[in-house]
Amino acid sequence: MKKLKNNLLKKPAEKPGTLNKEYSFFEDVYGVVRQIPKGRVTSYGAIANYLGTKLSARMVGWAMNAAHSAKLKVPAHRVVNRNGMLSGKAHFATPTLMEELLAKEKIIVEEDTIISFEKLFWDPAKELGL
DNA sequence: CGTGTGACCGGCG
DNA sequence: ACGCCGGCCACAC
Repeated sequence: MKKLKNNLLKKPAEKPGTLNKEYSFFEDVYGVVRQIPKGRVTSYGAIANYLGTKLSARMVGWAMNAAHSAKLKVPAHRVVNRNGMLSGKAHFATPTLMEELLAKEKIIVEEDTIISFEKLFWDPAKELGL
């Protein structure tokens, strides 16, 4: 249980009203997603929950939508919905890319759904500590 | 500054 | 079991 969490979680909060373009809610999401261990997966809701906005898992999805714009690569393929379905695969370069990336990590996908999703599930709030 | 929308989630008919 | 609807937050127009 490493306590390397807070390195990426500091809130922008520099100045109220001064929005930092370099930093945003997206960066928070990316920070968490990048910490997902290889071969593990998590859900939008789990990330949202970890960031404190659990009722707004949609925002996480929105962030992933812009993940391709992130400077650093974001392993968006490790993020699925709570059913373990590859809901975002359509947003990858190719329809099969997400599944292939997961396959490289020994994650088996069938019918757009991750097998043994519950076992592979990685909860940031639990693993990183809340 | 108002409105729409989204790779979600959970509840209710 | 299945489908619809509302909510929540940030961002683009």
